[in-house]
Amino acid sequence: MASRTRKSERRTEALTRERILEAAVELLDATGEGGLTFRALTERLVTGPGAIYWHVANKGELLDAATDTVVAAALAIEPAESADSPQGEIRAVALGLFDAIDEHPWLAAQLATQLSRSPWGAVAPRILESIGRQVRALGVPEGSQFTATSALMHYILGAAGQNAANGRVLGPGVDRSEFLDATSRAWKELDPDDFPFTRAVADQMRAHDDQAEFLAGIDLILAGITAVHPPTT
Amino acid sequence: MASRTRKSERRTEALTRERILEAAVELLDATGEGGLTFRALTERLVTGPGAIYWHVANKGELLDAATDTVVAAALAIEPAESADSPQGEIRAVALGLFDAIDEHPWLAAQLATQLSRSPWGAVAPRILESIGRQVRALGVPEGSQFTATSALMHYILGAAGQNAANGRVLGPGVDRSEFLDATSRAWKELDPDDFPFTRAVADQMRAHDDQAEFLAGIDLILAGITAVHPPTT
DNA sequence: ACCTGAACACCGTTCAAGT
DNA sequence: ACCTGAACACCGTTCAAGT
Repeated sequence: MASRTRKSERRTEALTRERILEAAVELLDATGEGGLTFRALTERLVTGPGAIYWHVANKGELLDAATDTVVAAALAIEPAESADSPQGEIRAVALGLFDAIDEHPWLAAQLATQLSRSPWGAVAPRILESIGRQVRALGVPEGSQFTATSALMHYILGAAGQNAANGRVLGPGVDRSEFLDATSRAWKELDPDDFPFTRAVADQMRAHDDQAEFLAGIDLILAGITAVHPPTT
Repeated sequence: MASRTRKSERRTEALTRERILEAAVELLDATGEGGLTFRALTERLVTGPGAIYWHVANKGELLDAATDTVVAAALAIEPAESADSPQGEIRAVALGLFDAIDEHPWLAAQLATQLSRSPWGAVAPRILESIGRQVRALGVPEGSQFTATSALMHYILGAAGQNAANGRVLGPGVDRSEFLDATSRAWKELDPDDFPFTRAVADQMRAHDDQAEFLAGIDLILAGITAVHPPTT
């Protein structure tokens, strides 16, 4: 009982909103959407639920804040390969979000929920801003900048959301090509009358590379923007 | 007690998976995501939870099936203005999904959740098929059909998801222009250094029309497809 | 001002028992 | 084969009480 002076490591270094958010993100990353509970959170933070409610209004706010934090971090990353063209910058922003959703798969569903709850809340302006600056640099006339930027943002959110799953479906046992194979086979067994197209592209889907496909979509939209708003060289 | 022959209207007409799905969709439409509980469902169907579990594996399957039903119905609608061009058909398909999400706002988040759980489950092939046929008709070379179709699908899911909120945020008291006004004002008060673009487009966002904006995005992607894969006239 | 922790209402799911 | 309904484990949230 003499060596009690040290106590057992650090315990409380005061509970802050930041520490709570940090723990929430860790919990979400480790255990998925269902893993974030107030019980798990109190255990990890060594407190009671009341303490958390002192810093955070409710679970919804907690999720929103966690989402915002992660998105902000993803957009803050300066692309290593400093793309010099606006197109390159847009690709970099898109890939940043793509990777963030890949690292934090819960982001996909959470972004959708949040955007559909408060469409222009905190997250949307962040993404809009990152892309919009480049759209402007592309020479898109002022009156069309919002439309072009929104289109890119919506594509990114839709595509990244679905692609996030690829990293998640593949549990410990399943590997990627095995999964794609199975899906491809399933598509080929669809009703020929109802699903001729899907059957026909089953092989393309099997061979596809998530990130390359994602960027090809970005490039398609960029090509559309350039076609509709040709740069006044 | 003599007039008991009639009984009190219909009571049980046997519980089927279809009746359960129907009730689930009604409940979701009426009370939102949080409103679908097994208690509410048993009350509406006048049974116990066990009866529902006999027809449905669990709540997740119930939600997936409800989503699939609604999406299938939305895609089955033949556009009244029978668009003759592939572009017109694609716009019609897109608008069908847009409207479905508008009518069933819970669809947005549910689609995202479902797609991020099983990316190529039941819903994705349906959408892929509807759009893909038209992409093919557009003359896109075979090797690029999957990419072009996916891009359209992802944009639609992303955009419709966010736009769904507009119909939902507006409760009884709030009207649309009031809401856009408030958002627009909020954007103009963002930090000028961090959000120059968002501040600049605040007025465009305020004046924008959801459906027109949505279709403008579709057209942008269609323009991109045409630019990258010019029709071999 | 910040934290504790028992208590409450509610949820998804199970399962022995009925028909 | 299909349904009943009590029971279980778990969840978000509250709040009187402490410091």
